[in-house]
Amino acid sequence: MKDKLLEVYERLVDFFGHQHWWPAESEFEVCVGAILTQNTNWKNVEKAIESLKKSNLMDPKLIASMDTERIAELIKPSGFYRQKAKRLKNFCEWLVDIGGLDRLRELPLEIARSELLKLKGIGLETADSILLYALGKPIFVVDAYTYRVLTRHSLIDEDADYHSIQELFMSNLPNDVELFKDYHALLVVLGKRFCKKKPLCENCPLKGV
DNA sequence: CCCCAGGCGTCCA
DNA sequence: TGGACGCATGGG
Repeated sequence: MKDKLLEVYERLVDFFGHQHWWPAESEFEVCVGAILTQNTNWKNVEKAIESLKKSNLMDPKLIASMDTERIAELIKPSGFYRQKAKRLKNFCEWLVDIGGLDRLRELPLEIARSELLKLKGIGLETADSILLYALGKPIFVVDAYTYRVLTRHSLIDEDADYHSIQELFMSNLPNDVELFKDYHALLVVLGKRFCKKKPLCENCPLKGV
């Protein structure tokens, strides 16, 4: 399995190149994007992030002090905007409360993760995205693309859950933050291009693994 | 018109 | 514990 996962990675890098994720101007912006992109097209998330930036509100203290209605208006393009406004505000209040991302970064990975997971609206993928892409912690992010790509290529069972997929990567790959970042990003990029429809695509870079 | 998108919480058996 | 459902916009 080690060899197979490394071969997949190699093929993806050869085909797409390194991805240099997450696309954001700051660590906090990564967190905002992670919450806003829940079951949502990234293009819509970009619009919401732009509207926050345009109002100079890409700041946890400011968002923590805003009315959820005001937040909701600004992030509307990202969809589910009423619940996301609450989730975002709640996250920011908590973040300000603990003293910011630098305090969170100082915690041991498992502690930081379980604290994030206590927040309403922060689930497994969102927590791991924040840990990996905002804080640079070595944890592998699993998402719908990961599942789709791996099942389509028979690398995991249909009923594999989040933890088992995460363990598959983390126990078979070197514990390398840059590798984890790039690998997950590449799976997303691949999923967007090639694993949409049922039958295995021709000219998919993973064909035959 | 349809379907889908870088999930999550709640409810119910 | 696991499956259905609501949440909502914008693009194809």
